[in-house]
Amino acid sequence: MYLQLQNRLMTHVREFLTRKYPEITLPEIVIEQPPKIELGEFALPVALKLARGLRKAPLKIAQEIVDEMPLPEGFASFEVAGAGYINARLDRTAAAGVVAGTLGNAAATGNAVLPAAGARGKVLVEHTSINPNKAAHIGHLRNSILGDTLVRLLRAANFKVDVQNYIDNTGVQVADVVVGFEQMAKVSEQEIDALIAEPRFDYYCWDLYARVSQWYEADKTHLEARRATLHALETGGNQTATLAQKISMAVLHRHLETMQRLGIEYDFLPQESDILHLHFWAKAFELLKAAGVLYYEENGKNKGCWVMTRPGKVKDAPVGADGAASEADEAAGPDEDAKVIVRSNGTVGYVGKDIAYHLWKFGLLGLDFGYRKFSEYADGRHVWISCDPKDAEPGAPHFGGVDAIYNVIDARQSEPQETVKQAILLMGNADAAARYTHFSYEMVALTPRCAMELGYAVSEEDQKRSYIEVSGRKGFGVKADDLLDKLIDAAQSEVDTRHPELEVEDRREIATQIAVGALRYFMLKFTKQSVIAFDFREALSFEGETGPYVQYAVVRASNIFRKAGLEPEAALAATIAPAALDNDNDLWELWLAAGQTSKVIEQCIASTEPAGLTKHAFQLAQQFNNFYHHHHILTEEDAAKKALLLSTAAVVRRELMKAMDVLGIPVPRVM
RNA sequence: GGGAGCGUAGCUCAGUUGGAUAGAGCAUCUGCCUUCUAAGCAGAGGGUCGCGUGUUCGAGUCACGCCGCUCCUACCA
Repeated sequence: MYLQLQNRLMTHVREFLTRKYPEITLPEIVIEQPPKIELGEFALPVALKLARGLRKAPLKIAQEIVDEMPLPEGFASFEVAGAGYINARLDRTAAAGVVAGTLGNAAATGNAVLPAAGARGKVLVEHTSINPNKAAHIGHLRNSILGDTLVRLLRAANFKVDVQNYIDNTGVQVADVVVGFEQMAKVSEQEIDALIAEPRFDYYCWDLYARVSQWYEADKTHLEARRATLHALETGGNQTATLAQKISMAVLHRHLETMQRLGIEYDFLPQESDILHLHFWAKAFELLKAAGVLYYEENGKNKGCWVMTRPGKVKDAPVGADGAASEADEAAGPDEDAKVIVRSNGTVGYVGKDIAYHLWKFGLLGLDFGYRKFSEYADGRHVWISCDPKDAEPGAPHFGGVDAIYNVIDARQSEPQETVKQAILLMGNADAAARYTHFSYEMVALTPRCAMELGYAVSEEDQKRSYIEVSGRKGFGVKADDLLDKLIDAAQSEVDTRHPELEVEDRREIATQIAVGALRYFMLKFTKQSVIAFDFREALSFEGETGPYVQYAVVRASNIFRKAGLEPEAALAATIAPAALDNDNDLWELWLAAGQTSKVIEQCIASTEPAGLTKHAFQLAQQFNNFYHHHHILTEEDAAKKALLLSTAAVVRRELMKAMDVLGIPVPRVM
């Protein structure tokens, strides 16, 4: 609702100002919200910005505009305020009608500003992408929750989204656990099968991986085993590679189970082994050479390598002076800082493979994976995994070839991400490069106190730091399933005392929903670029700015309707009392806040920052709790007033549930 | 050395493209359960927005310079 009216106001003001002041170029029309609702719903600082160009006092300009500008539909007044603001007031009754969805057609509802489903194009979100060699930890959780929420945001805004989880099944990390099984611990294949059958095989790998790292450190000659194993995995078609695939697929299943607990699902799992065996790189290499993006270095420390100019170091193309420029370059010697893509021994680094993979994402490679089913979700949808096209399932869907991509990858990888993006750009795909978004976020670390609580030795130096980085290699961190288990236990004891009348399974289900809500909210409330210093005390909190606070507000709203024996939709359809809204700013603010959910979702997508929606949900819940405390709805005697209060509760409940759905926070029946 | 980011209340963090009196939560203190559930509500204290200069009607926000912290910068993945 808010977004729709804001757009209407913006267009209206721009058209008016263009007519009134044809002699000057208009500044961007900025629309804000006044600090207090008494001042109106929208504030335009445009007169302040016009002051210099027009050489006139802002207040005078504002007055001129207010005197002459007609009111757009749905608005009640314009007035001058403060140092020269123009504040706009809405026709509250009409606006409330739009929010409630009672005013006629679908075009009046909040969704009218959105294009039809799928009309915004097909996008690809890659997230999770955990090395399949150990259990997921809290850092991975942040990745998956951010990624899944981005997916939900995009889908709520009518994008068609494919979700990918990249599987690096031939990398060093998988090689390390294979070394652990085969050479260090000497576990037989039969024993491995038995371990895989255990509920949490990934936990076993977590410990084994840490042990292998120590094993390497104890004797550097052990590193030869890693090198040989890595080579075996890359080549494929041998016993070690088969074992590695068995292990990594088992761990992958565990990862999907863990994420499923949080409501996170995927469409496609591209495997690195297939990128290798289907020769994606060879094809990309040809394209890169042909486009002149890669060049063969003849001199200097990178002699014999195929290299690429580092992002940010691309020379400002001296138009018309190419000859002179390249002479100057040659005189300066080889670019020692260039990024090596193909080593002098002819092998390609992971950035090269990543370029090939990303060309595929945009449909620019000219090669494709085969697709077969990997697993099935409760609703019958399948997760697909890559394979050789000759093993592909008939009728399988096709992935890739999308309009835009989002890579949810932590901030430490922004350099290689920039390199891939630049390669795509330099190949002449400016459009694809512009739609390549590295959704960068900071890591989750542990507070020193938390690390010590977990029994890790923390040096005195580390104790002074505000956080300590987790390390899978050292086995240092909090496992995702452990954290979720802890949260469920904590929620369970609350539910048990509050609702002893419920069946055990019901209490368990509610505790799980609360735990998931708490965890997802916790991971989303911080902005992306902020390092989360993880602490159990904060993460296990169910009070204040948390998921359960928001859930509780919805449960309270639902209780009202349950007790009243009324459907919330019926309350929305009921006539509301316009006069009461005009005179009750507190109530009106609640309607206005609820009407902003769609706007917030759009802002979150534009800024690729889901934290804005958690803030919105919390503030809306807070305002609702305030409202809940001030009004005794069911005992209200004035029928018109009661109807208004009920419709207010219904609107807030609906918008809160919409926000929670996008955030992936479940709505418990009771709390 | 080069690149990126951060520095806001005791702690953890928000702060829209420069706007009206810098906000939350936690922690501390004080009140409120016979009501639609207190996982809640009301209130109090707590700030040199790292430091400085500049840009302008106006700076937490923009520019420049310092100070402090973090990450990236391998023919590792």
